[in-house]
Amino acid sequence: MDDGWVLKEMGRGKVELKRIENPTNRQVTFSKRRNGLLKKAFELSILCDAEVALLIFSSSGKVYQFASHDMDRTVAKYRREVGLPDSSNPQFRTMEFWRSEIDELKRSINTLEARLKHLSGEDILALGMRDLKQLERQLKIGVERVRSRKRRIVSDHATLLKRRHKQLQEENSRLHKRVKLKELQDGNISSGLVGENACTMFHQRIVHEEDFHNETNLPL
Amino acid sequence: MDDGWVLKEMGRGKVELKRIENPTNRQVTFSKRRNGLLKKAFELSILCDAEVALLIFSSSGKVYQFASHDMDRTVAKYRREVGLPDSSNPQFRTMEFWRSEIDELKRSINTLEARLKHLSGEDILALGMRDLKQLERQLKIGVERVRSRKRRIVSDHATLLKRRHKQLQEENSRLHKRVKLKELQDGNISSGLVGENACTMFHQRIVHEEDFHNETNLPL
DNA sequence: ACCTATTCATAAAC
DNA sequence: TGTTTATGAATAGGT
Repeated sequence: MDDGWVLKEMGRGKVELKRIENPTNRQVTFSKRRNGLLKKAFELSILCDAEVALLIFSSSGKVYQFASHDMDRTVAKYRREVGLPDSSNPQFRTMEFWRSEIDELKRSINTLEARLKHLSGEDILALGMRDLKQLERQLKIGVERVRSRKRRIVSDHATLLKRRHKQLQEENSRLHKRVKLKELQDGNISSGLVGENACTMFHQRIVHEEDFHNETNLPL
Repeated sequence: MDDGWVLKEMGRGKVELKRIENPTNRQVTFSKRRNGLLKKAFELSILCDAEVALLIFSSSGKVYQFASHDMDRTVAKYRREVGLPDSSNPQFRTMEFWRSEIDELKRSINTLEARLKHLSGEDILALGMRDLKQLERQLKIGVERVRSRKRRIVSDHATLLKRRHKQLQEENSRLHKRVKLKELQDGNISSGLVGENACTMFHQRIVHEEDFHNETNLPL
């Protein structure tokens, strides 16, 4: 007996009678309420000797069912009682099914597009202060997550640079030693073997520079 | 969490989980529980975005139903899920057409959902620095637009408050004058007419207060 | 149909 | 997902 009865209160909190936006909460609530609903359907069929059939599809498409007698029998009974006796025309029903499926998908698309626009700050004139505050909160969370990810990328990149830097320093010192060794040997030996080694070393260095360029080029 | 769970307890008494033999009790309980079940089926479909279909036949044969979308559609969907997926149908060609149509819509939905998630800062691990920067820019724009809209609402609200305030002040001064006038007249005249006017004025003031409450209550 | 005492369902937190 | 707990909802029995 509230004023407008927009609110539905249960359990520990209050829940608006509208789609739960938080996917985790929605899943948890779905699981609990689904079980509750199936249980109560079962109880009704037992206590009151009723014939009950219940079909539940989660939004992800998983199906749950209860039938006190037999699903097909109950559905057939329903068609005789309510559905116009001719609605079971195979062609007609299939058409209707696909069309409704498509309509629902289109509705989903409209909803998604609306939410997308809201998150871009468009079409928000009709929103109330409450929705706006929630929107701003969500946007701030999004910005923070994106920033966090950016920081992480930059950080990883810096780490990579440091490692490469160290490797280059080490290699440089090795090369310096080799060069000095060669300078010492230059006056004594002029064998082609040493020259070949130097060439190999140079090649390796070139390869490293290409790696460095490929792995450290971060477009900021 | 009882030991053997032969009993089912509810409301003021205890009820065995078996057919209620008293026909009157059975009918009353059926009526109550049927409504409860239908209500909960409805709530589940709204809160959790589920597709729910519920058929109830009383023991006397009367049928009650709830379908969040469309009974035929949901039952057909159920047949597809549970019944054998027949693929060598004469309608297979048409089905293929509808299926491709639906696949395309589903692809659109996936794209939209991905963008939505990105704007919420989810699933952004695969994005590169360039995409992240663009995302952040878009989010900032969104935040600014939402904030702007909020400021506008608050501003409009303040304007409204000022106007109401001014109106109340004016009315107060008018009332003050009337009261003084009446005080002057009190010693001279005791006609009922003046009293009636005062009553009318009081009524108007009450109405204004209700308006004030309704039009200025801004949930921040 | 309404009322009330009691049990149940369940949202939130962990 | 499972458990716990606080709170409002559902409902049995009576009128």
